[in-house]
Amino acid sequence: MKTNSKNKIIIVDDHLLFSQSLELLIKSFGDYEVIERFENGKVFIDYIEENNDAEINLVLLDVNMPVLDGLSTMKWLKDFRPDLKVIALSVNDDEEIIIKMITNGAKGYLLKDTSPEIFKEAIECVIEKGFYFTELVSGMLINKVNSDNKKINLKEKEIVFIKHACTEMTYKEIASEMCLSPKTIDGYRESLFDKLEIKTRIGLVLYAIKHKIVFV
Amino acid sequence: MKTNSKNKIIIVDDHLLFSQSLELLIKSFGDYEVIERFENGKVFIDYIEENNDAEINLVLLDVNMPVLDGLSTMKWLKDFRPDLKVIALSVNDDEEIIIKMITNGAKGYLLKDTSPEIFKEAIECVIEKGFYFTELVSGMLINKVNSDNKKINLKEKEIVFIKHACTEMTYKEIASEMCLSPKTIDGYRESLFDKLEIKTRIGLVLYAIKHKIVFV
DNA sequence: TTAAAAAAGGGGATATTTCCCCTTGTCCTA
DNA sequence: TAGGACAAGGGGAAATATCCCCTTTTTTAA
Repeated sequence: MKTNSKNKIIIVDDHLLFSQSLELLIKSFGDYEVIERFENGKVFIDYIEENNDAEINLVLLDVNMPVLDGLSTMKWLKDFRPDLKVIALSVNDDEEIIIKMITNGAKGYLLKDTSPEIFKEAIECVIEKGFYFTELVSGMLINKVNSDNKKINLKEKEIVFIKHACTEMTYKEIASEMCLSPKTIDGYRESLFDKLEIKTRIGLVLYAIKHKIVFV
Repeated sequence: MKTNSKNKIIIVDDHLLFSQSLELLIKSFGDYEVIERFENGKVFIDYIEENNDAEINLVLLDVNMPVLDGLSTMKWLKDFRPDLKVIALSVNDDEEIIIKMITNGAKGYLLKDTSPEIFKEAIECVIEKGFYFTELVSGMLINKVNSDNKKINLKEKEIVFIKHACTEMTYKEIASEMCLSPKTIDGYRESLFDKLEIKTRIGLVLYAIKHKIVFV
């Protein structure tokens, strides 16, 4: 049953300047009103829990936030409020995170350099049709299903080894640190070189950083 | 000569959603108008060059932009239009970049999670008094002058070598790539190990990534 | 203008990394 | 229940990386 009142939108974003400004932009579209704004996932979830029956037509959810980030928030929504429609907003086009947001139920994923026109279109589309994906995102989804086989999964010990390999320790020192024989460490190394298609420890370090196994 | 017209502001930010929204926020403050918006430093500079006599009271300059970023833009302004008052806007509080923006003439540095109230205050302050620094930034400036001695500056050749060292090439290969003797490369390596207080090539890679000499 | 750095390169030694092929248990499953 | 995958570990060799001490020429600074 469609009432003639405006669509109710919630913004969750820690960039106050952005979130407050965005509210004005959305208002200027006419058919929408921003009923609440929150600065991280935690306070948003607190609100949802206490206002379980509030009418919410759309949630604009930032991905990078302190306290409770967009992905964790999305996972919570998937479990407790899968009915809420969410468009994820982010500055980065990291495939990993985009896929994760969508598999956890986001109905759209927009970069913050999206034009206001596309943004308006996306909002309308999600509220009416239920989803909106840009070419960027569609491409990633296709890319994903086509390469979902050869996925690399590392074991806990390997992760620990990689973290150590990203320091100035020698393998001998790493072995003693991990209470394993240097030869075992050598085995880990060789198997990882093979698995990750790299040839040197430098390659391992670059891989680890790129895949966020270690942070710099 | 102060006219009774509104203060003229330019926004330079690649996040269209943000920049268009911000314009609305600024308008809502009353005393200001956004006369132009640009999505990177390049198009902004093009505009400035062609409108040398335009009245501009304040520039809001994003730091992270494609094509020509905030810092490069700031450096250009320092050389050609040091009269323009600039507030840098950014999501990151990286000390390095903040210091650089300020030493290149930025009159203020605000994070995008600033509240609209502080933002308004900053705008007023910069236009009237000429600068506005938050505690975060002041702290960094103090921190800076207290540790300005032991600064490391790398030469162009060293930078090139470091970039190569962050690949799976051997030093011999790097030497041939750079048209230098392997022994010279060894010299670069040793001098860098000394200068950067590291002991292995792994340490060099970590340094390079942390200091944004290479990207992953 | 003279002394001190710096840039390019070398000799030679030791330590570390990388590679390939092997053994011994254990656990799982077809 | 035999075969296979896998974790831990070993031998041994070649390739790389690291270190220390040296020469020559050019630049820079006092």
